[in-house]
Amino acid sequence: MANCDAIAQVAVPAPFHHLFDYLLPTAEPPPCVGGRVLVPFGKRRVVGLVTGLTNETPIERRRLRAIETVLDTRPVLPEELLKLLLWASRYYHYPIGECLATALPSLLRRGRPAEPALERVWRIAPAGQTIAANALRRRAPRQARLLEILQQSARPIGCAELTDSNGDWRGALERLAARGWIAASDRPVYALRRSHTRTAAPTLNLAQSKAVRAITAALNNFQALLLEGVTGSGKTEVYLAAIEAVLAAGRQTLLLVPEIGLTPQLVARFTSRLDAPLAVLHSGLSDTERLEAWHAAGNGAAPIVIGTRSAVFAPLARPGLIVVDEEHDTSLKQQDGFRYSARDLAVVRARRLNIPIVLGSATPSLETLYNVRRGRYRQLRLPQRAGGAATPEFRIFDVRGKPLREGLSQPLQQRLQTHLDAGRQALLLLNRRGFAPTLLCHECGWIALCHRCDARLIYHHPGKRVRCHHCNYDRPVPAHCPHCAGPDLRPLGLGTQRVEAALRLAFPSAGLLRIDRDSTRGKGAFEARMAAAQRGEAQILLGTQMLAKGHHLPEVTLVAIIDADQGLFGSDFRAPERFAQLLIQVAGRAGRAAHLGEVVIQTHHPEHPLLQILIHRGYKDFAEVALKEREQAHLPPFSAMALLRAEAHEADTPHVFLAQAKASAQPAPGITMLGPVPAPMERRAGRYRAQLLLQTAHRDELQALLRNWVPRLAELEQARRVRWSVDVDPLETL
DNA sequence: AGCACGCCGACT
DNA sequence: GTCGGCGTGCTC
Repeated sequence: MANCDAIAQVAVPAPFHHLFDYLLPTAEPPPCVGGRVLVPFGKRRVVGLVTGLTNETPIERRRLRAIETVLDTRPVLPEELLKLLLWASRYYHYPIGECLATALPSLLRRGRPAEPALERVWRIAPAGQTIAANALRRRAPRQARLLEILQQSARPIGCAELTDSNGDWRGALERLAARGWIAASDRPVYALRRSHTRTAAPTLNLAQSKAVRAITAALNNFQALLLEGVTGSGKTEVYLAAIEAVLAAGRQTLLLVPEIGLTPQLVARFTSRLDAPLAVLHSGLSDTERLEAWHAAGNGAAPIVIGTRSAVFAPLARPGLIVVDEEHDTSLKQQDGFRYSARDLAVVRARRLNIPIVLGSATPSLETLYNVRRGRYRQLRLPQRAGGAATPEFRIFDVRGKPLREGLSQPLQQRLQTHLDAGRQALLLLNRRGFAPTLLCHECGWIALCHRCDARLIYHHPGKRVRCHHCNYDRPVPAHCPHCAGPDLRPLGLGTQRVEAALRLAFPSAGLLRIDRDSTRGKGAFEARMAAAQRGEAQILLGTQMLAKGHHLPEVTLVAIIDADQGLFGSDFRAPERFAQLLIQVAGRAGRAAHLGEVVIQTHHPEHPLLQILIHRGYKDFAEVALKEREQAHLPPFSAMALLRAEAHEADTPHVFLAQAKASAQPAPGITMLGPVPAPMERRAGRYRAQLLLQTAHRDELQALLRNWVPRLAELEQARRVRWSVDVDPLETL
């Protein structure tokens, strides 16, 4: 008999790598795997999740305590998702309870009942079907109108929906119900997105149709497909067509997008093209909205679920397809706490669900390309830009020894003028916000430094302030040099605000929009600016890498990278990949409609091999060369890495802790431990930071080490004096 | 992570 | 004399 199990294994919201065993309650219904329970834990009571039922426990019987309340008689997490989270907890070596906590909506975490909230809906009753609404019209116009609406509607209609268009008709509804003409029922609230106007699908080109066929042919099996399509090649149309097929099969699609990619425009595009409601999951939702969207995904009310990183943990009633858009985007990896990669977990989940997964990008990560090469992923290419737009032309402007006006060379200014004269838009990229990255005293050479970080303060022009971009320290520019009291403090170097000022002077009649984190601070500000650009309210768009991600700007024909040098000399081994992706992504913004685009790159290193290969041979060849280099250097994806980070207020405790950690490890011969070394910016927000890098050619070796090692780190003598964290498959290592 | 216990400094 | 600082020990 299966239910003679007397012990529940419970994941508890506390930093432990193991489960806690509890006796089953006597007076309660039996708990279920995947359901929540209220348990006594130390001196408090917490909401835990049952991950298993068993008869065995290593704990002394007398020390076991009993579950206090069973909160769910049915699982809140489907078994598939629970298993995925247990797997992720082991893979990322993060406490199981905390992993589950990131997956559950906060209301459920706090013990709220798992049933969705209900709303009252009305539909026509058999007796009301044949009543002539017109006969009612004189005496009770509202009742007549309502009767008409409900007679014509196939689905029940909610109070809110009726009230919206017709004022408050609640009284009339009650009267119709009293006559037995209409009937009320309650249905769950889901806040689904749905559009009532439908946009027709464009005709797909050959490559698009081939890609769609490849995806739909795989619908009943696991297969990972890389959809590699240059910007503007119509990846979204491929997603849409594939989703149609999944809908037709009565199954759900989960679409993951980078944070900045989840715009109202994207949602509108999906709702207007697909005849199915859509649930949206992102960080801006209220607790209630999040819970409703989660329920809609979990019981299948939403055939399509779109969300950012954490949506990879959305429950799905009838999963049919997973799509990860912009799979190379770093925002898909969580950068603190439970440091999971939503892309990688999405692949694991698809494999466990035995459904296909599509990874889309114009600039795929080297990890993904390596998986294609090894035959694990299948590659689908969209080589042409949809609508026949030509590939933009690249030009390198060698700025060595040339006069620059706030970073803009003569030839660049001329190109800009030409494109503006032709009535087009230009997009200028400078990956540095603020006015100038340095404030210097001309008398003595003093530089404004952050007192909490190893960083310079950035001069911001509006309000004449200096700010630290790492800890948000912010103060007015001093009137005199704090060192020599000299009056001549000068901004040194280029930021977007400075280039903005120069451009306004040089092109006074052109409208200009600056798009960086400062100018898009408020909610929806980025959207509003991009929309204004789209409407042609500005001819020049100047900004940071945010610009590479906005939406279609068909009138942009000139893209300029003002300072390629800063991207060419990054110190992390992934810097070239990041630069290549940024360059190709912004270049893709040029000439998307009928006009030929031009991409200008200003640099002091025109011969740099990275630039040369990118502009003459393209991303694909770059990736090939970069993979070769990674292979020779034994770097990912040819090896696996994990990083142990530590930080503390005192300068050497992180180092001491990491040294103790290193000494306590029993590394297999194939594992190298590098460090401890200071982190790239050793002091940040008043904390000293250091790290220990683990590297091996064999992932299982690394996993085996971490499995024994990480749970014991908390017991190290210095562990309480530092904040430490483990990062498996880190994106930044140096 | 919480929460309690426990042992040393400045306050009504 | 106590209120309270945070070190350290524990959670099935």
